[in-house]
Amino acid sequence: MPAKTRTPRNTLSSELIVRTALDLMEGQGSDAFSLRGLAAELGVGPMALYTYFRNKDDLYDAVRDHLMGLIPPVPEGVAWPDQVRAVCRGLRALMLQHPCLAQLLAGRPLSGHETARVAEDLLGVLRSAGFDAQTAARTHTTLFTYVLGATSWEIQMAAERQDPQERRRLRATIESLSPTEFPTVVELTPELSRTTGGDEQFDYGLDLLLAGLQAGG
Amino acid sequence: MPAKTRTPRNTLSSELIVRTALDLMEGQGSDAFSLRGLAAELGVGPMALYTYFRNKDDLYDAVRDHLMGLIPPVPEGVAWPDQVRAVCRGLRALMLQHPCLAQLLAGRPLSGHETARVAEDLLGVLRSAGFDAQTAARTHTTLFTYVLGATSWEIQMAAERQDPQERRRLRATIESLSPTEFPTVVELTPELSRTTGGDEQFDYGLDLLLAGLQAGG
DNA sequence: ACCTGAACACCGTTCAAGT
DNA sequence: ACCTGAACACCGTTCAAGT
Repeated sequence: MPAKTRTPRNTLSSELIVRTALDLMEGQGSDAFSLRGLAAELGVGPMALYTYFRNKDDLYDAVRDHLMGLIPPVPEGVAWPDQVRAVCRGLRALMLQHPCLAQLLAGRPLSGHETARVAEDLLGVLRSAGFDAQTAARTHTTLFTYVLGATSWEIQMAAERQDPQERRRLRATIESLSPTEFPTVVELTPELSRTTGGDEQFDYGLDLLLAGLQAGG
Repeated sequence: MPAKTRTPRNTLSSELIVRTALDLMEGQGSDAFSLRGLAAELGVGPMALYTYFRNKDDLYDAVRDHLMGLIPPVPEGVAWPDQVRAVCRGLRALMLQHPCLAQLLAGRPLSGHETARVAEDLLGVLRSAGFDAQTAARTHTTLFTYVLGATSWEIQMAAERQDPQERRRLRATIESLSPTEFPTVVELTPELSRTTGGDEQFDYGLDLLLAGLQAGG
């Protein structure tokens, strides 16, 4: 209806496409994202995008790599556990700010240099702290997958809370839980609802991992 | 081409639909799954499914709840850390056996009684071990999201390894990493590749969490 | 190289209709 | 209740063509 004006030639670029794609994914959810919608937003035909990206997955990779480039640097001059905390919190903050990143990371892993940034940061800190190669690698993967899982879940629950219909459905499910079959869940419902997000819950798990790391040996 | 024979009336059921859907998701990947493909496999028109499920998401929920019902019971007569390990390993094993479960859990959370099973098991064990309500709730969510993140990542990496084209792409990316920009990643490449899956890597993170839990107080 | 337009082989879902 | 068939409003992508 708004009759978008056609974009003149040679005004398109990979960067513009990635930025616009990111805007659309954040605006209306990354499930609703489509190449045709993106092309319409840019004022070009769907096929114009194929000059810059081989296919949809290729564009997804570019968006993900763009986002991973925004990871903040490791803080200097603090103890290594605080450096680990900073890297993990930085990744989580980025995922919360750009919820589509969770799906982009879960969907197409590790290819692309930008994903290596987090690995380098974590591994560097752990090696400097004196951990051997195998322990550093193991710990890195553990931390990374914890951040991924915890934050993805947090984003999912937040989305559920936004939709009033889903809110009712969740509430109905909880209330229908049999107290004999699920006694502890029913008893701990208020405590559980407080664990579905927030810095405290995230830091609790992170500190558990760090405590385990410092205790073990 | 195979000219599937039409299924006679009243032979359809929710259970049959769910089982067939699960077979298709495991056989050819849950991304390629479609209602139309499922209907064809069942020998009915696409709309026949709408008698049993309101829409595609509703079917996804049914498949997820079906799978979560297969969670093994908590073992009796062992120390609580081993009970926690058994629940977490049970969920992981189920996810590995049915890779689509990872996406089903990430996509539509907590609604449905079956998902409460894991929560009840973990919370029950933790409460019996003497942890207060808040610690039990926090620890449960930490453990659950760790299992989710670690296993989802593991599944993703395994899928990547299967596809020879993706294998080459990953190898090329790793080899192109600058040793000055990513010194630790380059140095620890062999150790890192050994952390992308397997029981040892999973148990390493799980034990880190348990050690942290027993150390803290 | 950069982009268009038509076409292909798909989707999920609505609607009216049949048994 | 159970299922069909046509139709709608979408997809990603190929192909041939234009500048």
